[in-house]
Amino acid sequence: MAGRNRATVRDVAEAAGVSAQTVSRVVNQSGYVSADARRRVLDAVARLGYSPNVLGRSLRSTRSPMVGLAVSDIGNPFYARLHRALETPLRAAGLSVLLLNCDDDAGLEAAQLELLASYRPTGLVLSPATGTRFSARQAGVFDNVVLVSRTVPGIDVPTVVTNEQEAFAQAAEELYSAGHRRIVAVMGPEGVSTTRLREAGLHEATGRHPDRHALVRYTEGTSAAARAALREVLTTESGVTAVLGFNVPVTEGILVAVREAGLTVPGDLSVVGFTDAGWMAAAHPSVTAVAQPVEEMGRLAGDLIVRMAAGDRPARNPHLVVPGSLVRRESVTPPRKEQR
Amino acid sequence: MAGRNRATVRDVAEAAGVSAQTVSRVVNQSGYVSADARRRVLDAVARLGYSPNVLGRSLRSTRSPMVGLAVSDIGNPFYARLHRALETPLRAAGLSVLLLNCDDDAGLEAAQLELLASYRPTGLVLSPATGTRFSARQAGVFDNVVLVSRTVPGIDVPTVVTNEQEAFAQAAEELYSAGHRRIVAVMGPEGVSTTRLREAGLHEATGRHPDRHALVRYTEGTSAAARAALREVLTTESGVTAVLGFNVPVTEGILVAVREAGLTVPGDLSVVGFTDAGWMAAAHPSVTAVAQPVEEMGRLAGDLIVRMAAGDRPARNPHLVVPGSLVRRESVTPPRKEQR
DNA sequence: CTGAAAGCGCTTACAG
DNA sequence: CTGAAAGCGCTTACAG
Repeated sequence: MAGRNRATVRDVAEAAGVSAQTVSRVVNQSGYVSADARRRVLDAVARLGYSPNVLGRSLRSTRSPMVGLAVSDIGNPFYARLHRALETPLRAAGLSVLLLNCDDDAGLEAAQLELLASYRPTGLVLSPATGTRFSARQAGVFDNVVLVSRTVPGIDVPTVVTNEQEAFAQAAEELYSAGHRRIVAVMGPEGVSTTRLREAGLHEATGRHPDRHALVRYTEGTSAAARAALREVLTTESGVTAVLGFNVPVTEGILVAVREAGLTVPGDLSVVGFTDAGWMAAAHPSVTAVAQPVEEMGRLAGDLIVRMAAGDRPARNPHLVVPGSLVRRESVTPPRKEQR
Repeated sequence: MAGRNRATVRDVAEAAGVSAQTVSRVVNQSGYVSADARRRVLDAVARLGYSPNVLGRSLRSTRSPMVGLAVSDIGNPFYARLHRALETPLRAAGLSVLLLNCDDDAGLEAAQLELLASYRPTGLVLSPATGTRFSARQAGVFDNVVLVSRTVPGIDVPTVVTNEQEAFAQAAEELYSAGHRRIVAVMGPEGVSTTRLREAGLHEATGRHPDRHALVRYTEGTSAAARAALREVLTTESGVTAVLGFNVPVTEGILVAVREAGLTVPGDLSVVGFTDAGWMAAAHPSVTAVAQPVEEMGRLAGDLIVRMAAGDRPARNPHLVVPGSLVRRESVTPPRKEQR
């Protein structure tokens, strides 16, 4: 099946009584090969258990059948789902996925991409880190690049994103229309496109209601950071009756902070999460959230890479926007009377 | 930084006025190089932005600086955390992690491992799929193999596991000592070592109480499967007052099924999960669970691979057992009086 | 339709 | 301490 002394093209060629290139042609289904030669090669391949050494192949063809997926945090279910969804179309095209965790750190991201580049991958699917140093030049190095979820100003490559602004505006509207007048959004890092767009959506919704107010807190986008941020808000601000969460870990941190403050959802605070997760449906109360079609995003990103790798490059880079949808559950109710 | 026309050893050698091997020696810090030559090489490396092509290096040295991590489901937080924990010690040793998702499918696992083998990786960290075809011969192919969480009979390689049996017995005991007499364990796939050991732990605890009874349901270990399994139990069995969950997704599915049946935790059913997750602390009620030291497991597995790759192979394969610990929260109470 | 030659970039023996 | 030669396994031109 595999092995230290694995059969090589040469072994197969010898066994089949043909040259190495003929073996290569059969294995790669490229060029013409006589039916007879093909049969003999396939026979030898089966008999010797031959499977090509990717390293040799990649070195010669200056391209390895691998696509890098660089994400901020694989522990965030959004990225885990993205990985799964991306792998399927890529595997169907004979490409494997190298997952790189970047901890949302621009320096680590640069190191990981440098390493990835040394494998000469077929493509890169990137959800850039905060303060990313990813450049147009580097995009050229990787040839086939798709940005997912987060975009970078000045980098013109195909992108797959959610309708961040509209979806977050809808989440905020859900709270305002329930009667909340003072809400807080626990956001991701400032300067990241998703934070920027979701904040714009928040302000858009807030602007429709002259008497309403939205606080914004930037965080690392982790559970621990969100928990600390909300704790600070709950001790220093008054009149806040609802919270918006930036992502799954943040929403988790919000619930922890609420619980630690001795408050309840939705009695004391209404909560809306961004990106749905299985546990939000199982929780008591279940958590209202904007569901992102992550599987579709991954599939689209994978299809784009496959098409680009096949040389099918449209004149203009596609910017695919996949709509999120609000899933109403139990974590939103009107604020209590005694609260402002 | 990287590139289509990236500098090669030859370019560096020329620029530094030395031979390619001397460049190689400096870059790999192997063999003797005069201080003067070293300085000139490092200078040229910096000037040309040289970084070695992993493919060329790996092809020659028949080993690529990559470790495969093959898991059942990266969407399961256990494996996501494992990936993160594993990556740290490996990266420190100059090794990157290729994550392979196997959907707990033996056929897909075989295909993924075959692909991994073609990269001639330095090692493999495997949590084998149900019905795995992973063999001693294949373990030889990968040279440095560590099994994590799940073990395979007849495969003698280093392992890192939790004290499955004791920990699950403790989880069951928690329910029995609260007064539950009839409990159900929603398990993973039959035939997987973790299911077998946790079930043994369940029976061990049950055996200490002559008047108690434990039902067992095998599932795929997913949220959806667990939900269906518990639904079936709740409609066909009577007197069940507590549930044990096999893993994080299963525990999630359990909570969904309980909610769909119109029941509450812990009023109608007490719940104990296996493997802790952030949302279990945030949930209402918070979920009692056996916490697994996943980070330590990943670190240990990474250290083992690094040591083995360095040629440090102990006479006997180490079998590391990392203890889980019960985290008591709010999802366990004594059963209601009217229930048996 | 098929093969002999060359070379992708690197490192491993082997000499000195 | 350093280099000329060879080759890891494969595929890409180039001939025929």
